[in-house]
Amino acid sequence: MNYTINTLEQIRPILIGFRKTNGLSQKALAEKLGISQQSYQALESAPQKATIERLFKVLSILGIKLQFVEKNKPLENNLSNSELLQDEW
Amino acid sequence: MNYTINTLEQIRPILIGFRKTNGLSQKALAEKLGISQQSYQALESAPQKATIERLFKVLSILGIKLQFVEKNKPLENNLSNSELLQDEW
DNA sequence: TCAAATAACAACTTATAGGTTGTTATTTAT
DNA sequence: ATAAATAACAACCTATAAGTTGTTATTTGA
Repeated sequence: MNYTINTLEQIRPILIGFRKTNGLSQKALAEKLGISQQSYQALESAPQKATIERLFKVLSILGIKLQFVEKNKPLENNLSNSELLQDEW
Repeated sequence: MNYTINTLEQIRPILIGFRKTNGLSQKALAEKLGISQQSYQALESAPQKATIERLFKVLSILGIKLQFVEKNKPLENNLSNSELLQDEW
């Protein structure tokens, strides 16, 4: 399932939801991260403030991949972006 | 086009690539963000260290959506996640 | 060519992320 | 009911993100 992030406020419920579907308490997830429950709680309550590095670790544990998705461009013709690794052709 | 982030090092070339396909210099993008070229350069050279908030702004300008994608689960049966907003059913 | 634009360094300050422990409501099994 | 587990506050410290200006190679266009 895909969860598009339209606003930063959407991250929090997604984290909570996935933590629970993974059967993890804040404390259990915090232990996997090597931090205290309180530290994880701060992260979970305001994930917008976290660094990508930190969120990435959490997402990995929760079995979530990060994806960048190109928004539909208007009629404009873009330059080649072939130097980038792409998922599909 | 989708770009899955498997390692944090993949973010940098994606940002650079999209900035260029958007026809933006570091200075031009920095101006849109309301910061100096040098500040943007620091962000672009180590985006893992940036906060989600900050990256999210950059991605918005570059026309990129952030997506969380559930990795394929093994045979394990997960609890319902219906409280979350989902893209597709 | 050479001037302008671009990319990237360095040194520096301020705001805040990331961590701790202590405490305390609130949930959840027994 | 109550003990254990969970979620969330507060106060605090340290590391570092986020910004600045100054400078300088390197690219690019006229």
